[in-house]
Amino acid sequence: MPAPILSKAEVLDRLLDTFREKGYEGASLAELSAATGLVKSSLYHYFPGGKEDMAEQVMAHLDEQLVAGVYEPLRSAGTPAKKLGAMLDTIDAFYEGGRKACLLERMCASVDRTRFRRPLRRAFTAWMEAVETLCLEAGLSRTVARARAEDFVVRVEGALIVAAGTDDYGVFARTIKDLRSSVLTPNR
Amino acid sequence: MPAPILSKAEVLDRLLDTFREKGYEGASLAELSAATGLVKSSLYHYFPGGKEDMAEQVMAHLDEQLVAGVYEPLRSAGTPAKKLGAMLDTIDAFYEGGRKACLLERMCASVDRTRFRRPLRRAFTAWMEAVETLCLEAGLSRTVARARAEDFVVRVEGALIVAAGTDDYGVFARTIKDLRSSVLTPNR
DNA sequence: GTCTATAATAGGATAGAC
DNA sequence: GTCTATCCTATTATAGAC
Repeated sequence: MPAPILSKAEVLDRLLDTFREKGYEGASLAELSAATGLVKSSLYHYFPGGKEDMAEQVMAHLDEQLVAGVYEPLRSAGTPAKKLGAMLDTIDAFYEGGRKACLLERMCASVDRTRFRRPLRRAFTAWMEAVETLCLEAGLSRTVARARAEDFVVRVEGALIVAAGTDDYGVFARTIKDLRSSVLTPNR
Repeated sequence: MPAPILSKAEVLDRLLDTFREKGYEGASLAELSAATGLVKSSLYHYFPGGKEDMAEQVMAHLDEQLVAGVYEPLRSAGTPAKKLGAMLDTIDAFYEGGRKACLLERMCASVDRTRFRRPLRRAFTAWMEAVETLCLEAGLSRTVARARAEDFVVRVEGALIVAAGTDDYGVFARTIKDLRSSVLTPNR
């Protein structure tokens, strides 16, 4: 039997990129096939459940990456300010300064969003909880920390939309910059 | 020749609703047909350019509604605070407290977004300009007014995404409430 | 202006060879 | 694990009657 062309993780990376660029409905099997270099039936070997299966596994894959690359680092040593800065750098890089869309947003916008409800909810709440924990660590009250975390995710997501809609990626940069200085501030 | 079943405006209203619920690729002609009560070929009578034509006309239709229902009222008499309140009420109603998506966001997420680039950019900037004008009227500096307007749209769009993703429409309510009190504040 | 009927294509999915 | 070949259905779109 032929050797694998790409590792499963690499396949998931490429699918992730295609889904967040084209959206769930917009990404056809032909495009997903082209993105991975695997023909359709090879994709069905990795993903017996078809496109839906791909989307679910891609979301789980993203979740793993976020845990390792974002949430875990936030729990490590370091001042809250430093960790916030690092997180924003990671976010900025992941979205390429606002040029790349958010997979979660694209999945929310899917016709089958009810099918992805659980992983979506999980991903958003995990993100907000991570920011909330950071705010608590910085000495903010639970109420304020929760509000800041929610606003944090709201603004990142909103900035991605407005940046894409206006073709002005400065919106994203300005939002990140503002978050950098405002999220942990005792009173704003 | 048979009388029209629906006026063009009513047809556009129904298409708008379908597009913002299902997204551009997610809305099939069959669904658009069901939503309007017109069979496919009747839709082609109104929209010779097919689905793409529908999307373009729907965006223009929304633009007209926004001008008449949102931007014009902002130019009328009344204190900036009152007009901001009225605008937020309109927004809250239009999005049904965060339960309905934004057409612009759905179009940004479309594969053919480059094709809708111009109307999208126009819609977002018109919205931001309206808020900016209101901020100026309230005595804010041009720089601050611009930043507030941008942040306003960013947060509304972001709140819609997070609300849909977490199935928690409180996010939208909280965002609107916060905007109500913060947008025109001299310093925050 | 609305309809029925149909064409043409693209989409998702499967069977089975190697 | 990857491929070629194929199937079926949904989708967009058109022709032409009334």
